[in-house]
Amino acid sequence: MEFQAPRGTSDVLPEDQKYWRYIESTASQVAESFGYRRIDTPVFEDTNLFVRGIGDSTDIVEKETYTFKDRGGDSLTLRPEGTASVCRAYLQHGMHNLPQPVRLFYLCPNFRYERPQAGRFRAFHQFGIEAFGESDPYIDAEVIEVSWRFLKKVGIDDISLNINSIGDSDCRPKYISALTAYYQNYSQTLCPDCVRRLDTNPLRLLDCKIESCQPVIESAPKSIEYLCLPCNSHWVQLQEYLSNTGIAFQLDNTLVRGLDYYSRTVYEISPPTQKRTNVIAGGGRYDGLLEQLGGPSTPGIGFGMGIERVIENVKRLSVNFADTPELSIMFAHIGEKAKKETIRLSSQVRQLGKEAFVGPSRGLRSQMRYASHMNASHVIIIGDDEISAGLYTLRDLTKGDQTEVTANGILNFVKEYDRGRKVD
RNA sequence: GUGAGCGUGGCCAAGUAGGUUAAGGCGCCAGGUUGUGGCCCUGGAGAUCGAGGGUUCGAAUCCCUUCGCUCACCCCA
Repeated sequence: MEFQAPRGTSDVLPEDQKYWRYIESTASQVAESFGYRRIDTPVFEDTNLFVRGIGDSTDIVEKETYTFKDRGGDSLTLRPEGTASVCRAYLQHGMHNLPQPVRLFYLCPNFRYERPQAGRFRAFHQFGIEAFGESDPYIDAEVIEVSWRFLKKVGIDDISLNINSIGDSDCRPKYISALTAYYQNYSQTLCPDCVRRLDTNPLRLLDCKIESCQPVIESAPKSIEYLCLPCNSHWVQLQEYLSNTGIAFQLDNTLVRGLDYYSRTVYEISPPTQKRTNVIAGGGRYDGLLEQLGGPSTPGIGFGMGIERVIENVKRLSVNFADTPELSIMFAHIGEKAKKETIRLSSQVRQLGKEAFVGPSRGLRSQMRYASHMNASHVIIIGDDEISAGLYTLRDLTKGDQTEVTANGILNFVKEYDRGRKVD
């Protein structure tokens, strides 16, 4: 085969569309129920937005962006995550002048140039929310609750919530130096990756999976022990507020996030298998980001959730959907005259807002099979006999019985269908 | 970027110490029911075995190269 979808991308085939629609509509419902409003931003942005927003030393910006120059010479980058774009929109449209907090949510594709593997793709989709202009920890608890309620609502029941606080620009540096100082003592026993991390990304030392590094991690200094007073009270209150939502959570001292902009609250929601690529949702607070992007100092917090990972879990748990059988009529025809009549009639049914289509130009038996395959609820059979008699056969595929009806009878049947079903 | 596994009709897949027409299942098409589905029965179409090169009288089966897929590492949703 000459062409196939590019590495790390995939087609959502008709049989999978139900998952996507279900997830997207539920996400909107849940977010809206908390007062969040949808926002859509362009799939590409000025490259510098991500460089400054996400951090030029992060893996995402360093080696995972799809960056290109357009014909005018501007450097653009396909959005690798949602937060930076939404922040840009918030500033661009002067939302900082609106009553705060401003609550937004999004559903959009993202792109990262990575080697694909289970649960990781180059083109993937995220459901995310952002709450701007509120530093009080009640909003942290709220954001976490949105993601939690959503996952519960779509039937993913066996998830767990881990939270941590990594402090702010005031206290985190102190923690990091304490952490690196501690790790210096073990430089002999560390795995090669950790030796590298010690230099490049000390916080990442904490989630090394190598067996020999575990004891070192266990007795390492914890970020929550280094929180400054404001950060600590934020942290304590968050836990109290979270308790009031009734959501069970666990403290995870090794939980850090990969993006530079996080401060204070960070959290992740994962299914039972504790692997980083299985994290369904992750988020946290980013109080310095808006300022970093040239806006006024504005607190913010949000999460990003991988829709592909959500669907993977929905499938894993065989979640049952409300499978509403719609009215769907196929018009089978025998003979040219009848064929024209089915074209005319099916068009009228469609104009009544219902699904209707003409059967393939084959034998009746084959047309009936096609109707079954298409999951049609009804078949109208028209042949020359019916044309001259003015009476068509209406067959109910779900019940297996059939009656004779006139053309008008069909249209009335379609019009009455909804009402009839509700009465049931 | 690193490592491992895999690549046979639309899908799943047998066949690999090389040998006449490359199993089977699903799906598709047709017929059994000259105008009726979902079950059943029968028949049919469809792959030259990811691609290129090499070894050989002869290769899906051996060698080389290459592309692709999958999983893991790194990192993230």
